[in-house]
Amino acid sequence: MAQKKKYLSKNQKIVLDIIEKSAQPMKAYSILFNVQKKGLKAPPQVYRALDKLVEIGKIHKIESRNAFIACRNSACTITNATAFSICESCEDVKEISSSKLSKYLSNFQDKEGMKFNKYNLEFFGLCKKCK
Amino acid sequence: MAQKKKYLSKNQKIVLDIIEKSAQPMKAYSILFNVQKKGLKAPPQVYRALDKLVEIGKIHKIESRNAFIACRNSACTITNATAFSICESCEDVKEISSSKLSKYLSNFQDKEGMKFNKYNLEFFGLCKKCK
DNA sequence: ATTACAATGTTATAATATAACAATAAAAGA
DNA sequence: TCTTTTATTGTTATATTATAACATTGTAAT
Ligand SMILES: [Zn+2]
Ligand SMILES: [Zn+2]
Ligand SMILES: [Zn+2]
Ligand SMILES: [Zn+2]
Repeated sequence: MAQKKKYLSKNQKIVLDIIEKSAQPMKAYSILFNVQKKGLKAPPQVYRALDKLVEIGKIHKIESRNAFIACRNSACTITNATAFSICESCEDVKEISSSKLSKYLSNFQDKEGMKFNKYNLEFFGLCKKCK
Repeated sequence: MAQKKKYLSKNQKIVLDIIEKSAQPMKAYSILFNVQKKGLKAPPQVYRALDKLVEIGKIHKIESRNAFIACRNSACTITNATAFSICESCEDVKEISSSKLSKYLSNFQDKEGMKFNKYNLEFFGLCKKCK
């Protein structure tokens, strides 16, 4: 299982480090710009690290923004089940960790009775500051 | 309000038409290719129509796939609240219309008590056929 | 040591999306 | 009507996001 991976490679560490230092999601080419001083010069080096970090749950992709955010929710590194709130004004993004929500969604069945253990939910609105 | 719009423009009709004829989500450049015989020659013509159609709820964007699907759920043309199931094997996508789910998510509050009336939820798994 | 697999470095290119501007068409107000 | 405003169109160019392909190097197990 991908989640069992213990050690990150050099490039994976560099990329994770910069994403973790950012309070907000970072775009791939912004990451690239920021890691060029550390020797990662080309897009594939960044995208490969991003792919792996997403795979092992260290970061998540905010699909509606094409951006990447560090995971702050230990539970979801195992589940592939993610939820975020996104402010449409200041673009502030927060990961939602609600066991009630994740239970509800993991147990949700569609009309054919199908269940899904993997999902991504993005909520949109205005954050406190912007309201 | 955008939802009150009654008539679509020529390009909007052309683009909607082709998306509605497709059982599955279509990518923008695939749409472009398909409408070139009808005179839409450049990406902005397609993207403008897509933007408007998304805005008025006639189509939805599947964010994780960068693709567009026609809305089959009259309720969500008003709500900006969408949910889909996506088969990770055959890429079959279905819009989920569950008033229970939409009520649950519209009433969901985050830790600061914030509510969101707009959201997008993408479930992933294997469809009946692929399981 | 040999073998397998993961990660790296590199160049080029594919795929997705928007900026900018001139021209037309449609809708609304006088 | 006519005139003003707004939405839509056509067009060229370019920005942004992401992957293909291939040679090389590092790592870990046998
Ligand atoms: Zn997480
Ligand atoms: Zn905000
Ligand atoms: Zn819909
Ligand atoms: Zn399937």
